[in-house]
Amino acid sequence: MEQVLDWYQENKRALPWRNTSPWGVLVSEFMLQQTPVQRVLPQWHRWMELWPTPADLAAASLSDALREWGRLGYPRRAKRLHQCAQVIVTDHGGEVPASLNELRALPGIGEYTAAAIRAFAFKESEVVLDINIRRLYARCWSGIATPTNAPNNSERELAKNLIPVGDDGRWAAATMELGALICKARTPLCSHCPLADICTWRALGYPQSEVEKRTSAQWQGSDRQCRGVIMNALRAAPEVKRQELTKLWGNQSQYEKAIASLLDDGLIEKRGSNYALAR
DNA sequence: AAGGCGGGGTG
DNA sequence: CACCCAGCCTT
Repeated sequence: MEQVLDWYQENKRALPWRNTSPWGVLVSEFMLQQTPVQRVLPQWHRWMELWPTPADLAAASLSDALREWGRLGYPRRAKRLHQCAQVIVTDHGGEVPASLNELRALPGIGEYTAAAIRAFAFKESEVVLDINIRRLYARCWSGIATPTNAPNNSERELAKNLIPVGDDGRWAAATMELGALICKARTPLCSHCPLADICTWRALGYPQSEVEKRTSAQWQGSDRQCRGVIMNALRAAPEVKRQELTKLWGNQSQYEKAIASLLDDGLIEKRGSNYALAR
């Protein structure tokens, strides 16, 4: 996926939390939970000016933190961030911890935020699944317009398989930026997308084909991302045995349904007893 | 697995 | 007007 990393290098926004301390990254991630980038920018600068380290915020009052949160929304996040700073001081010597388990144990940090902090602050290769990345994967690799409400295991498996070997967190940053700037929810800019020629969603005839409508409506719940796992496996090898496909992840019946739908959509085809991408 | 939690911008 | 946004936590 070199084209994605190249696109990122050329087109990334100069966001202030791209080059800051782990604490700066952590604060940005709290603010960005369900709040758009443009509205976070001024508030982030204000917080980093007032409280440049976890100890500074931990020493402040909760009411100060809530006041400086302003109108970002979901003010419980300000309270959790304040608590988070206090735990970092008492349990981690005032330094943002670097391990997944320690991060997940902090108040207000869930699956996404822990992985994002490791990728962006500590340059670790992580499975990062925010709404931008999930939408990009759903479309490009699963041929589905909109991701499910929450990540499932087949989606995590697909994401894990897509990370380039030797990644330093740039893959997460690049795919997130691509989802935010190009593969947008309402008006995707496919003509500018470095993945346009391999995108399954486009192969299905986005934006308004009957196939796409049917595919989105028909696929619900944890079955949906299996399409992506299968498509990814078939991209990696010219032909794959059915037995190999059904062993890729979990529930076999999900694969039976996914294979059938991909055949029906004309995205894959049978080659003797094997399967391959359609020509 | 589903629902609650804010607020502001956009098609 | 409905939808969308670098989710998390509690039923």
